[in-house]
Amino acid sequence: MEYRFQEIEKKWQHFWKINQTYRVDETSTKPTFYVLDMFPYPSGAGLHVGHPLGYIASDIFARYKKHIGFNVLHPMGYDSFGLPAEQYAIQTGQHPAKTTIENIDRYREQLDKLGFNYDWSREIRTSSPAYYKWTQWIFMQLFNSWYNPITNKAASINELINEFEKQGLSAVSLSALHGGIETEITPFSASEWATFTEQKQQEILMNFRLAYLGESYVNWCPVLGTVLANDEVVNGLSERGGHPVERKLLKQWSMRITAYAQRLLDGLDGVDWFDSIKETQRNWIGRSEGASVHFPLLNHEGSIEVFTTRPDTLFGVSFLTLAPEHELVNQLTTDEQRAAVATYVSTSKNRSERERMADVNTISGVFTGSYATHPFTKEPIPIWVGDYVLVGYGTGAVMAVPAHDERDYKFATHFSLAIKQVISPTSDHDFSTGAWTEKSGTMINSDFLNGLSVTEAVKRMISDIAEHGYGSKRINYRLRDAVFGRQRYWGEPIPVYFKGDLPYLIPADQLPLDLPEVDKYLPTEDGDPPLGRATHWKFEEVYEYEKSTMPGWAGSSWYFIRYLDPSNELQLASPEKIAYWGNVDLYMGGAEHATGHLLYSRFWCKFLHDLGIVPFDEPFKKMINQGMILGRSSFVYRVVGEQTFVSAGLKDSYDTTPIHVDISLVNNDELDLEGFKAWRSEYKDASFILESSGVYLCGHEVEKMSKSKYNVQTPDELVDRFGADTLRMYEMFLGPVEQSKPWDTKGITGVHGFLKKYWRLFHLDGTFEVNETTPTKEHFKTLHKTIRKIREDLDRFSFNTGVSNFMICVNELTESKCNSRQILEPLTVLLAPYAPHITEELWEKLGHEPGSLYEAAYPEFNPDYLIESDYEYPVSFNGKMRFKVSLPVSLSIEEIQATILSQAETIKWLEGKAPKKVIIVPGKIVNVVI
RNA sequence: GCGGAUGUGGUGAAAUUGGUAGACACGCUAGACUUAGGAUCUAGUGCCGAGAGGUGUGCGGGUUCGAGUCCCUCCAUCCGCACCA
Repeated sequence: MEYRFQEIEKKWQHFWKINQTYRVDETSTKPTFYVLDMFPYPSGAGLHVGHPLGYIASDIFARYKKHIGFNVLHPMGYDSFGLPAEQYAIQTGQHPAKTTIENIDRYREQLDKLGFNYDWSREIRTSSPAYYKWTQWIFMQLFNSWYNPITNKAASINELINEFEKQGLSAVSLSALHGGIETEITPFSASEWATFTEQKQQEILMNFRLAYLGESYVNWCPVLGTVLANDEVVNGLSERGGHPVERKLLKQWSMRITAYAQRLLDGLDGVDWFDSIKETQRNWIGRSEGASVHFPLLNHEGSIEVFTTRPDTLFGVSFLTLAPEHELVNQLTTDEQRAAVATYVSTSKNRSERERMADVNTISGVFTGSYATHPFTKEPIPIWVGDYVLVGYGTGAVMAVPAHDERDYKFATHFSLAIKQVISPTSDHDFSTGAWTEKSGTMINSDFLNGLSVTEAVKRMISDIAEHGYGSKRINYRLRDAVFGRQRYWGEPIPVYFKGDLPYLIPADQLPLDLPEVDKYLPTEDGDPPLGRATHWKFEEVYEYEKSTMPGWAGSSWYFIRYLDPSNELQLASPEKIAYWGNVDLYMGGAEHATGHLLYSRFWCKFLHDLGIVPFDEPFKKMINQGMILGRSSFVYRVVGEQTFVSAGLKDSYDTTPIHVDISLVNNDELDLEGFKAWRSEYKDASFILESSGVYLCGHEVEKMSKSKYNVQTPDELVDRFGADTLRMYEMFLGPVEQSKPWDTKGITGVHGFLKKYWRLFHLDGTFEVNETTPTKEHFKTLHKTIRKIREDLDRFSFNTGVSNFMICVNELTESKCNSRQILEPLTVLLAPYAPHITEELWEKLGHEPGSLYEAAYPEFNPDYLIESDYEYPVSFNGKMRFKVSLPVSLSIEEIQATILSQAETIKWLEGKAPKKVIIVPGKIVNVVI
């Protein structure tokens, strides 16, 4: 009987569904294991072979954990709010909910064909009101919380109000403020607080809330008509669509993620993730230690605060530079300089993010005409404006030390400003060509620092500026607060209404705040977001709701918690269920979310931890990032101006344009000519210049898989041709799961052949037959060698070598014609995680209860079967392997040496010389040194 | 510029602690079989060489009896960040 994979797979997928084989609950006393895949955004294109790579790996691992005695949670759902569905809605007028459901159904159909062990009863969709009710609920908790810098955790805003009522605003609570909006707050007493209006009180509190409405510079994308988070902007263009992005000052909902900067950094030490991801996050958080220093203004009140990581070079300061957006620019500009400064500031404000980045090498700036005073020397320091200083980082002002900073050096040289050397370099350095920026050398021209090393000087200077009240030690982060509002329709409504311009939360019992229907998915004529079109959508029929919606990352920042208790209507998830499952043991997904999703989920998890809702403060213990599967695009070469196509081997003799051609028309680089003509009406009369062999060969290139490149391979087509078990194993066999690799279907026959061979082990002349007698020692050896390797491979997520080891095992058993039940039965359990369908079928044929394979215990390795009486020693001379000798393992080192040296081969390789030394590692190797 | 990763046959790759480099598979070459199949089986296949043998893990050096693996220098490719003070 042949291996009828289509019948078998259909049968078992149906069986698992009807019997709810993969449903899990919290009644088991087994240890738990939570395996999670990054849930997909259901796009219209469906799945291509790259998507399931991680799903297959995690599925194999989840099944393995189940077999070795864990209660395994392996859920799946959809990240179903987002831009593409909305863009499609704008074009077609179709409600995004409708396309989203269609896409989800398509995804589900594709996923079901691959035989995953998801517990679909736990499915979640971020766009369903039952789910986003709780996304909104979390937003409300964030709005009602502030970050207490003393306890170093989030707490109720009422605690802060109490403090204001009792003591007013102290300097300590002020230090809780950091991030994109640093509004100056004047300290106040308790009695002053009591006299403040509601408006004023709320405005003050807004500076502390973890979800807050504040004026800040945002990434504004005019084409998309919305703001974007920093991680949604790539090289000054929007991540989705590649549209230009500008900086704009807007009143926006934001998340005070900066409050968690240090904890987000520290938490990385405790998670088992790839170093590359951890480093990317550390980089993104961007902690730097230094000092803040105040430079008093000359002839003005107040001072300019700068942040520096090099307080040791303070005596080398020759000017200060302010960002063009710095609030003091206007005040400090003298009348003579006003015109020049105004021009400069408006030019740089109007430059898009992209222009500014493209233009890093141009030095530009303008003198304000004003001076500050050096805190120690009391010398006047000119104040300049330059757009190399960023308003969003540090204080938006820098102290320029041209002798020891490259940018300051360029600026000083360009504008002929003083360059004061304060460090004597440790090696030859020519100050006429550039700055000495190494953190090494001896301090000079620096008063009390003279003679100290740079490291000593940093410490000394920090303590001196603190002592004199000129400033203090400061830690600065590159991380910005995350913009939370999107001027879009297809997202969670923010559960807020306005009385005047003050935002208030809607009552919790009115959650979810449903997304209203609108006539169009475009902004209103007044420039309001699409929700502005819902004219009757008002709180208590009077107050306007917030019209922006939440960003794509809101729903995905906590979904891993909802899977634990997906249909709970009263709570995010019950504390019992959260405690039962805990956080994610293995998270599988792409590395592209390093600075987005993975940072935001950590932030929300820590926040929910502070509130006592979850007992863990990191969401994902271990993470594996699967590599991207790249497409192999095929090209035809069209002669310029003609409908003639030249085969790849001849294209260099013509003037041609390469054109992407659908890979379904290409087999082993050979083009299906008739298929090509039928593909596009414009090609129906195409003529071809063929190779001498009479075929048309296509060129190829490895690129990202995409519809527009016609290089998309869908899993469905391969499942139809080879079966899900083959596709599962082939995707694993391609190489290490974390590595990027081009997709190539060629090798799939090898894996398919393996499954057929495995199937044949159980069949004799076409009928199922296994031998009930005791297998030979060799057969047991093959089995146990495989058990050991497979378990080791699974434990280190080496799925590709796992597949190889199954092949070796089946090859050996085939060769020795083994069909013993005592071998094939354990082998079937061993293979079950990789190929669940074929193994279920054979398990049933072996006489077991249908479906019981999933519950079967994984085979244990028994080393007794691997004990050998002889070992074949490789004998090398000066490290080069020359021949092998089989010797009993019981021999002593002396006996081995004597035997080896008496071999005829040895005498030949010694060429009459005496060996200087013989290295013998028992059970490993013999090396003769001549 | 900073940080991270990766360089092994025609191809995907393996070698877990320094111990037989290239397992397993694709492809290719030759052959067998046949209800002519996207079937199955046999032999070969790193490179040079008829062979003995030589040589070989990006380049160059080092440590070691022994290095793909450890150390140093350089090169290339990919990814992330980037006027971050």
